[in-house]
Amino acid sequence: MSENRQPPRRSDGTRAAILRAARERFAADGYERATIRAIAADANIDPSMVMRYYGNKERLFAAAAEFDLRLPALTGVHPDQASELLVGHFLERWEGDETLMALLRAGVTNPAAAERMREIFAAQLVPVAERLSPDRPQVRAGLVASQILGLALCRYVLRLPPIVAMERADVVAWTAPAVRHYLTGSVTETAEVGLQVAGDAGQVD
Amino acid sequence: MSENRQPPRRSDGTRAAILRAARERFAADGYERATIRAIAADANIDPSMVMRYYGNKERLFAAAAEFDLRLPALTGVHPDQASELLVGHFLERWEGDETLMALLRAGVTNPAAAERMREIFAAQLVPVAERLSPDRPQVRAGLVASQILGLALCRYVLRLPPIVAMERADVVAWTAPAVRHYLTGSVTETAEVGLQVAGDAGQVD
DNA sequence: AGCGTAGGCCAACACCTGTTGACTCCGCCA
DNA sequence: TGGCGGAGTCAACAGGTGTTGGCCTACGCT
Repeated sequence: MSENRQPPRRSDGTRAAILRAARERFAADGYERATIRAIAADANIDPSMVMRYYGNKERLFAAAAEFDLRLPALTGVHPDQASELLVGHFLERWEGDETLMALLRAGVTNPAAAERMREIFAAQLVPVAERLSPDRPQVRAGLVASQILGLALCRYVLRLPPIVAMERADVVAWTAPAVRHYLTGSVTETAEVGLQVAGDAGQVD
Repeated sequence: MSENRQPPRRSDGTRAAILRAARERFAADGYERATIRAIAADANIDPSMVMRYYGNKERLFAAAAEFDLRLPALTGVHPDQASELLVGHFLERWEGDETLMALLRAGVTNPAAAERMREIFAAQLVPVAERLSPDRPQVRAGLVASQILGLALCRYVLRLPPIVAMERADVVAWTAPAVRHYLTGSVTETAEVGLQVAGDAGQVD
């Protein structure tokens, strides 16, 4: 936010092409199988240009995996609607931008990519959970992440047939209640008693 | 189940050592970063032995990724208890056997590994869902998989701090209601109305 | 018009990968 | 005791990887 004072350079087009190709390859192949040579070929330039502009593969990935979830604020929204909006927004974001796919595919085997996912989680999802419940928002955000990332994993990466076949609206309808439970529901402490999902958004003690 | 008529061979120990080392490496590094040389070194043998006994890397992985979830039948169990048992059993299974970690780490970038996960899903999880609800059991099983794999992803792979910090009992207490919703809950069809998670195991129309 | 410099390409490096084939060694059976 | 087959080792292959440095070219300023 402070160093984009540089004037537009002649190579900006190439830089962008590299970044676009990198995101595509990282998304399709993961970190190790996405080679600099393949990325350079996609961008129609020489592999050495990638090195010149991004230093090394790790920094190229860091640049390609910059991501903003653009989550809505959701302050004052009813939890039911909030969780629906959240799931729907996430699916849209996933399908419209391959950065998330790149992050997941790479994050499973590359520590830096995993760290980036933790950063995005902490900086972008936790605040939303905080706005919806003052009680253990990090845990709530983590549970939401588990459901939402698991959904993306099964639908877009592992491609489990029944999940792939679902309409997006059905996916939202099924998973939103679970997300709502995580965002605003309560839990009987050590769970010996039969659990239940409270019928309304009962806050926790 | 039909061709283990072979007598015990002198090399069985080595074969087992290779398989153990392979599981470890695939679990820790994923498919591409787990090299045959590293696996052989762990097993204290020459890389060519791996080839002799398993043909190639792909078949080695197939052998190492054989897995049985050993899910309990859960027939006639109350849905609340069933989902708790399911989540608890899965966490235990995950922590006690690195095969699942290998499958997830590899399945994200390797098509054969992803296919193996789909097989395990269809052969081992769907039947359980079928026993708990006759209504769209594949979809229900898929949703359960999304929650359960997402949990494993966040807790064991991405290591999101709030999820890692939770006690296992708390994980079960939080996620079991969502799993129960997937296994026996209903969904208002296109979800314009506010959703709710039914308080009891109301079957679907 | 001349020139500095940034953009771009080429060829090579050192290393690592899966995989192969020839070789040695040991234990078992005739 | 001889030999036969399986267990295991060694060295090499062909190809692919990230990365480097030198070279050429052409734009844009003066």
